Amino acid sequence: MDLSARVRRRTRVEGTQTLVADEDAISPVAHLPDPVGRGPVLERLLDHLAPAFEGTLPPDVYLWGPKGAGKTAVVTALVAALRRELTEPGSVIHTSTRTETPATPQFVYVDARTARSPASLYHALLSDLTDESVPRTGVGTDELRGRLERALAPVDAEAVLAVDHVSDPDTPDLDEIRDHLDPVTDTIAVLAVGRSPPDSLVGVVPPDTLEVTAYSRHDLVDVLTGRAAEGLADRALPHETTRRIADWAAGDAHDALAGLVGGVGYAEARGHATIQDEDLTDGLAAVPQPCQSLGRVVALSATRRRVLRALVDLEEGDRASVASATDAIADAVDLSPGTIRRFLYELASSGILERDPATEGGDGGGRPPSCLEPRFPTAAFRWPQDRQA
DNA sequence: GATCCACGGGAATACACGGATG
DNA sequence: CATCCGTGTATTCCCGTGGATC
Repeated sequence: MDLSARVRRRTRVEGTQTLVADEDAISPVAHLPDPVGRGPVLERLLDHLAPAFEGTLPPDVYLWGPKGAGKTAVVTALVAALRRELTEPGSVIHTSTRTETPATPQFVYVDARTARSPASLYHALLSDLTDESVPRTGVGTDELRGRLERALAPVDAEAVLAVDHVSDPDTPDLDEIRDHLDPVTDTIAVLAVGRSPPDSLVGVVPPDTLEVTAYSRHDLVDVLTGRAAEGLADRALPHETTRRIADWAAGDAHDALAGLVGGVGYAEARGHATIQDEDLTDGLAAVPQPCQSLGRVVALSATRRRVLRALVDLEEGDRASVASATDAIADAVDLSPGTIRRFLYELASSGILERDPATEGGDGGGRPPSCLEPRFPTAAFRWPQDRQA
């Protein structure tokens, strides 16, 4: 538990029993510095990265497994730890004074969801590799590429780049990433993280692959217990409830936490001091099956999130067609109907929404409309926003 | 002035259906 | 009966424009 979480817990006003101690600690999009139950995966990754500790670049590797198996948790925790341990203070690359070169490669974590274009990938890399501030606009992609080459030009200035969420519906695949990195290909090793099995990857597959399997029921209970210990009031999550979530989630920690957060949201709204059966029932119901990860939604632009929020708040009747949803959302969001409609189709084609052929045929000819259904955890999406307000 | 990116808007295409045509 | 056609919607695709930033 980090210090601020400890402080928050201790400073809770005596007597006013609050259910939630630390919102982030139970969030499906946040990760703990020390992931639970993934020790063997960490060990295998460390084995693979061993050459880096001797100052040489390890081969590329592809870490893959199903959603909610803890891939991101493991990789973010690992990169953070390695940066802490291996990077001596002040050993980041100073592009002005290049005399001191780190003996071991730098470790960088990039989420492909937010680094889709070459420009944003270079931006993410440069921000972590150098101590300079990197402009987002106003300077061309070629210029950024040049800066990256210069940053990795000195002898022994190498980097291990962890790229998360490759080959998602709307993220670049590994080949594209490698293309973007072409100018510095010899000085960067890629640790790619994704869901697709290696044999279904397009293009060149890394020489090594590591598979992560879903959490066992036992480990998932531990994950939930650990999160609840940090994020919720004591005894707010009865053990029975924890087991119920774990059974329901079938090894998917994302869905489990999304369901938990949903349940917490309902419990809070109803003034319950603990999560009751009805709260959890409603919370789990707000996690569609199958479910897109909340991380994808959070990574969307603010305008798209606003459209999604308005959609989630609509009456069911208004979601019966893209046209009616567009009209209703246009009343709530300051965007043109054309843009809202385009967003809705876009979100549907990437799987965040689903378009169901409307139950009733369109009245009077024409192609029948389709009903829009969220495919992401709606309660977990809404809850932090409503809590702010 | 250059750059990246997201919004806006509209053209082009796909689809469903009923009715006409061979 | 199979196919084509016209009409009305739904859906996809594309590109110009402008804001924010350097």
